[in-house]
Amino acid sequence: MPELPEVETIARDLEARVRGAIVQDLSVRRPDILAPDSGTRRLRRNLSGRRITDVSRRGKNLVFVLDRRFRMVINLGMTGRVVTSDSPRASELVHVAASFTLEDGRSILYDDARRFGRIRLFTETAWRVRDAELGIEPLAPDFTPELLHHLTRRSVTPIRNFLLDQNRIAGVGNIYANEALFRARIRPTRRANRITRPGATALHHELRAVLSEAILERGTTFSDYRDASGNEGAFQFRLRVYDREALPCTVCDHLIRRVVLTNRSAFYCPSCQR
DNA sequence: AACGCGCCCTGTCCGC
DNA sequence: TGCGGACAGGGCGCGT
Repeated sequence: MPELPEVETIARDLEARVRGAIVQDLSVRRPDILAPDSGTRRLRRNLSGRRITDVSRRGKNLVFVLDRRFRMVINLGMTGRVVTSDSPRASELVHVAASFTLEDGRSILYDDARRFGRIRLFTETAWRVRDAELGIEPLAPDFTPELLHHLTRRSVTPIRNFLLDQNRIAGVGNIYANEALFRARIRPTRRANRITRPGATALHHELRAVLSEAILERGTTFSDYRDASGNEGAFQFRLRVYDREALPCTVCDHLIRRVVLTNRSAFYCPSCQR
């Protein structure tokens, strides 16, 4: 579900809303959303009484920094939502899996219909290891066209799959991978190592553009995504190929095609994308 | 060692 | 109206 722009939107909402708040306690209704090393007892022991000193994003992960000593990291999977209790929409959540009460009386609610999401507690040391495993941030200054081209050299997987690999580039999911490839006029099936240097330059540019625009629109609500107030994003109205099988291309009117790559749909215009 | 597959789980939609 | 199958934004473990 949530890709980089959606998680970024939630992180910014929460940064403004709960930074500085102190965690009082937590309650877990669905223990299967906790990572094996982060059970209720360990979470309670290390979160209770701690101040949220920062809320940020790394790839598709939402990161809560606690007293600069621990990090609680939430990966939202396909249907995870994080909404604060002071939002009028909080009462609409029907799959609350865990909640974190704050000393100011509010709480942070984690809702997840399919329960593919995970909550995991890291020490700063453990986080450094995990952080190093994740790929580069596509919006960071050190993500350059040259680096993208270089990364693609030793991969024969279709470029759409390449873009989904969180250990190469962190934060891109199926929607934005497909949208960036459309804008860069590259077919999703093209082998990564067959991307030309101009192709890599175009893809780098369009990837950043589509992610940035989606952040401005507060994300794409395909079905489940909500921001930290429980509201929908608006980028779904700007999608050019994703979920548009058999609809006319917005550029040339050829019909958008769907192909399945490793069990996940890819969408492209057969005329615009080569 | 990179890659693809199956699976985790629930909800929704579509065809019959 | 009911039922079965396909599909959904992700990520992990496994076999090759």
